Amino acid sequence: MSGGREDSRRYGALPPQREALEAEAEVLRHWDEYDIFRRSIDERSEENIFVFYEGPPTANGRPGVHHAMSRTIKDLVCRYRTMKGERVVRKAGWDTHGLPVEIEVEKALGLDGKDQIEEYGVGEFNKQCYRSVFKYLDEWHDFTHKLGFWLDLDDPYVTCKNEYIESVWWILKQFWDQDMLYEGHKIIPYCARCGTSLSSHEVSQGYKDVTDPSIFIKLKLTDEDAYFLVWTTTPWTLISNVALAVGPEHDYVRVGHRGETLILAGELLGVLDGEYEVLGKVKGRELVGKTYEPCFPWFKDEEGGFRVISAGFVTLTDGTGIVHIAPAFGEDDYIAGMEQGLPFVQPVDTEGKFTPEVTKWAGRFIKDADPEIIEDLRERGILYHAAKYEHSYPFCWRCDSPLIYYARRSWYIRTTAFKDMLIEANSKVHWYPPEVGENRFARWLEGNVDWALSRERYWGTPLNIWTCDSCEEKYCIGDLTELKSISEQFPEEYDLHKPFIDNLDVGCPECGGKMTRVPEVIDCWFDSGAMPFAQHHYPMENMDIFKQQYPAEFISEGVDQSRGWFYSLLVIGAFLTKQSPYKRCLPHGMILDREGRKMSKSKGNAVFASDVLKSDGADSLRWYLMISGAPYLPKRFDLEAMRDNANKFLGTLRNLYSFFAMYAEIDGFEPTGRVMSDNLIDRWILSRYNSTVHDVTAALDEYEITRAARAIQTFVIDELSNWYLRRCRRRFWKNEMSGDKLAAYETFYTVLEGVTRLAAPFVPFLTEAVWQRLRGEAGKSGSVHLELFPASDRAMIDEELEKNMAGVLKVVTTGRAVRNNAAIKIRTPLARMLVHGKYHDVTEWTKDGELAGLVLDELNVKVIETIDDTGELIRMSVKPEYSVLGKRFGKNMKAAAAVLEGLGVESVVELVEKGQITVEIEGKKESISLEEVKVESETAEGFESESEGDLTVILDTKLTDELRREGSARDLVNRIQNFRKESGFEVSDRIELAWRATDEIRQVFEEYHDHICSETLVEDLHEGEQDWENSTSFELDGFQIDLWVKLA
RNA sequence: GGGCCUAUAGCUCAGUUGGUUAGAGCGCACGCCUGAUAAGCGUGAGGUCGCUAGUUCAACUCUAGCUAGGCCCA
Repeated sequence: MSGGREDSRRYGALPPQREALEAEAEVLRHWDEYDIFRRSIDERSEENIFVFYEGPPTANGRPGVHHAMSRTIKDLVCRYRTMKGERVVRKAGWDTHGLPVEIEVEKALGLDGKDQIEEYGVGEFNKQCYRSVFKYLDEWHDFTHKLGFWLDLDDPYVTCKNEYIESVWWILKQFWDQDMLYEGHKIIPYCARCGTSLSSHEVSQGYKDVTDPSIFIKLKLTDEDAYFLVWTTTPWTLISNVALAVGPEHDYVRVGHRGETLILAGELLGVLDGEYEVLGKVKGRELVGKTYEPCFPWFKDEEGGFRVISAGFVTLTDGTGIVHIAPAFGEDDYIAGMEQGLPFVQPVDTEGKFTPEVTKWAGRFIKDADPEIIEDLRERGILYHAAKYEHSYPFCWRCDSPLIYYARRSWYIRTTAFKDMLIEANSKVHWYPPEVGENRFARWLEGNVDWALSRERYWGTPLNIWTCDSCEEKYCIGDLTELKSISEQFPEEYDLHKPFIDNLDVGCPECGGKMTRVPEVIDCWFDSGAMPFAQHHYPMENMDIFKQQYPAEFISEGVDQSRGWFYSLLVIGAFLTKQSPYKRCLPHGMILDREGRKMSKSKGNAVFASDVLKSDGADSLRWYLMISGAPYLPKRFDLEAMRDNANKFLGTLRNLYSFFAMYAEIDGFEPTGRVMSDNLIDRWILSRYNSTVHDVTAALDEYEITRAARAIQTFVIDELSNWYLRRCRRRFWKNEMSGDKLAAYETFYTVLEGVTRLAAPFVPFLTEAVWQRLRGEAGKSGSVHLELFPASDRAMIDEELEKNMAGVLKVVTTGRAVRNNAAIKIRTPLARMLVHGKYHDVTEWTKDGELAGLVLDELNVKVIETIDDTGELIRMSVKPEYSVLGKRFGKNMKAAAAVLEGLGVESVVELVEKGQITVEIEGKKESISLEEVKVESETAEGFESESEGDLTVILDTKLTDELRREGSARDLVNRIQNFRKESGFEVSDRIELAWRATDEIRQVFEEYHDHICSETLVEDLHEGEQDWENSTSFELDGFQIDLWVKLA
C-alpha cells in the first residue's frame, strides 16, 4: 500500500470511520501510483471487449448529484465487466457547443442579443465561449476522480476540436449525398431574445403554466350584418390575420345576442354571456368562402385573404369553432395558407418586434403589445370579451423568454424518410426497464418529424454547405482535404469555427466563382450524437479502433436524454450503419430533493456532488444511490438518509475486517486458501456466500443493480455479521490454534475476501482498502479492481442446510421475543425450551446437534425439545389454507372457513392425529385433510410462549438457585472484562484478580472458578483486598463486590 | 390535452402467477449485549396498501375512472 500508511502489522488497521475521507484519498493515491486504472484495461485481452460510450456532459455548470447518479451507474457497470475479464475502454468526452454556453457568455460580457454580439466580434465571442466551457472543468475532473469514476480524462473527445468538427462534417456530407439534408421554411418555435429557433427537445424543456389573455372578437361579414365570433390567446397575431378556418362538418349557428347577429359553433354557445336566440343553423362547409372585414388596416389589401376556409384541425374543445389564421405564426396556419393560397404576412422582425408596416406598434415587442392591442379592439367595438386563460406555454429553456411560433428558413435532416429503420434499429436495443424503450421511445419515434438541424447562432459546428455566388450551386464539403483544395491560402493554424470559416476564400469547383457558406451552425445534439464516429476522428483515421468500438454494449444517462442524446445517437448511427449505435440503454430517473421536488438552480434546492463528496465521501454516496430504489424511478435525495443507509453497510464491512484483523494478527494467521471445514456454520456461511455470488451475478447480468446491491447488503449485515460472526466470536477467542479455529479463520477470510470483490464495483474505495490489507504484502502493488469477480461454486451450496438454518433463525427470533416478553435477560440461563411446528422445515434442524447447539447458546437454554403434541401446554385451533381450499369450495369458502375455525379442541386434536377429519359444510359432508388447514397454537400455562406463523416456541421460565448462580457467573465475567478494559489491558494480557464480596458471591466464584478464569485470562484468583493500582466496586443482584486487578 | 411511469408504516423503499399475521431499513419506545466497543443486537408500537367503482368465494395484486407527483410529447 502506498500513501502514508506506516503499519508493520500483517493486517493493518483501517482508518476509523470518521477518517473515511482520508482513507478514500489514500486509495486514490494508490490507484495513481500503481497506474491501476490503466492496467485494469491493458491487462485484459483485446479479444474480449466491452464497449462503453460516455455521454458528454457540458462542463459549464457545477456537477450535481444527478451527475453522480449516472456516473456511478456507468462506473459500476464498467468495473463489473472489467472484473468479468473484459476490456473496457472508457474515453471521456465534453460537450462544448450550444446555446447554453452562448447565453452564459452573453451574460458575463453584459451583451444583449445578436446585434451586440456581432458588434463585440464573433471571433472574440467564440473565444470566450471556449473559455467558459472549461471554466468548471477542474471541478468536473475533481468530481469524477473523487467519485471513483474511472474514465480516461487525459484523452477526451471534445466536440469543438477541429478533428471532431471534421468528422461531423463528414457525417453531414453522407446525409447530403443521399438528399437527406434540405433547406426549407417551417414554422418553428423561436426565441426572439436569443434570435434562434429551438429544436423540439429544447422546447420541451421549457413548458410552463402561464396566464395569457383570452379574447373573443367579432369580425363583420362583408355581405351580411353579422359577425364571426373568433377566439385567440395571442392577440398580437391578429394583426397578421388573413383568414378564418371552420370545420366543414361541424354545426354552426347564427344567434341573436345583444342586438347583433353572431356566428359560432353550436356546441360552444356556452361562451356567450347572457341571453341569446338561435336564429339558424348551418354546416361549416356552407360558410367556406364568405369574406369578412379585417380587424387591422395594415394588410387589408392583400389578395386572396380575409375569407373563410375549411380545415380539418378545427376542434370544438375550446373557443368558438372558428379559428383565426396567421400563416407566419402557426404550423397549422402555415400549411393551410400554402394549400389554400392565402397571403403570407410576417410583420414581426427577428427580435420579436413589430416591423415599421405596423405603424401603431412598430418596434414594440409583440407580447408586450398585447394589452394595447386588446384596448384598441375594445375601443373600436371589435372586442366581444376579454379574460385570462391559464395554459401550458413554451419558454426558452435558457433565457426564459416566451417562445413564438415563427416562419424561418431552416435546414433539416429528413429523418422521416428513414423513420421505419430507426424503429427497427431501436427494437433491437435492450432498454432497462423495457417499457421505456418499447413504449415511450418507440412511440415517440412513430411520430417522428424532420430534425431541424440549423441554428442561427455563433458557437457551434459550422454547417458545411457553401453556395456559389455566380452559379448558385450548393456544395457540402465533407473534409479538410477537400476544403483546402478549393480555398486559397489555407493557413497552418486555424480554428474551424466562425468567423474563420466564413472568411476563407472558397472557389466553386464548377465555375470557379466565389462561394459563400450558409450562415448557420448546427444543433449541438448532432455533435454529441456523432460521438461514436467523431471521438476517433473517423473516417480520417482510427478506422480499426472505430470498428472495435462500435456499437456500444452499454450506455446510461438520465431519462431526460431520451429525446436528446439517445435520439441523436440513434439517428446518426442507424443512418450510417443500419443498426443502433448502442445495444443496451439504462436510463435513470431524475434526482429530486427531499421534498420530492425537481432540483433546479433557480429554486436553489440543487445539491452539488462535490459538496457531498467533500462531506461524506464517494462510497456513501454511491452506495446510497445504488441501493435506494430502482434506477429508473425518480429518487428523493436526502443527506441524512444517505448517511444512515451507507454507514450501516460500510460500517459493518469495516467492522468485519477490524474484527478479523485483530485476531488474525494475534494468531499470526496466514490464509492457505484451503477451506475444508466440516464445522456446520462454516459450511452454512460458505453456502450462503456462493448463493449470494450467484444471485448478485445474475442480477448484474440483467443490469438489476439495486437487486444486486440488496443481495450483498443482506448477506453482509444479516448473515455474515449478525449471525455467522456473532456465533463464531468465541472460536477466535480461544488461546491455542486448534483445527476448528483454523477452519474459522480460513472460512472467514475466504468469505470476507470474496465480499470485497463482490462489492468492489459498488463501493470501490472501502473494498480496495480492505482487500489490500487482507492480501498484505501480495496486494501492495495490486488492486481488488484487477481481480476477477467471484464465481459461484455450486458444490459449496447446500440448500438443505440453508433451509434448516432459516428454521434456526426463525426459532431464535421467536425465542428472543419470548425472553423479551418474560423480561429475562440472556445472561440468565433457562432450563428448557419447547418447540412446536407443523412443518418439518421449522423443526427439522433440532435433530442436528450442531444446529441445536447454536440455538442453545444464542438463547442460553439448557435443553431443547420438540413437541408434536402440544398437550396441556397449548390450545390448538385451525384456520383454512385458503390457497388450497379456495379452489375446492369456491363460493362456499366463507361457510367452510366458519366451520373450520369453529372446530372444538377434540376435533382439532383428531385432525392433527389422524391427518384428516369429516365436517359438514353447507349441508354436505366434506373430508378435510391436514394439508388443507393451518394449525395454530395458543397460550401457555406457567410457561412463556410466542408464535410466529406455524412455529411456537415455549420457554420454561422457572428459575432455580443453580440457574441463578450460573447467571451471576456470566455477569461477573462481563464485569471483569469491562474492568480489564478500563484498566487499559490488551485483549491478550494475562492478569491477576482479587475480589471481596458476600458468601453468595463466594459460592459463585468457587463453583465457576475455572470458567471465570479462562474467560477473563486470570492466572491467579485471590480473595480479599489488595493494594494494587486498579480497583473497582459495583453491585450485582443486590450484593456489593470489590475487585482488584494487575498484570500477571 | 396525449403517452409512459409512480402512489404501501413518520421517512426511504420491498412485495414473486389474486389466497386471510402486507415486509425491510431508518426514526421512535423499551430492552439486550459488551474481548468488532466513539461499535453491535433484539423486541415493540406505527399501515381502511392514493381515492372510487367493477371482476372474483377472495384484490396491495386484475380492470376502468379519478386525484397527486415524475418524465416525455403537444
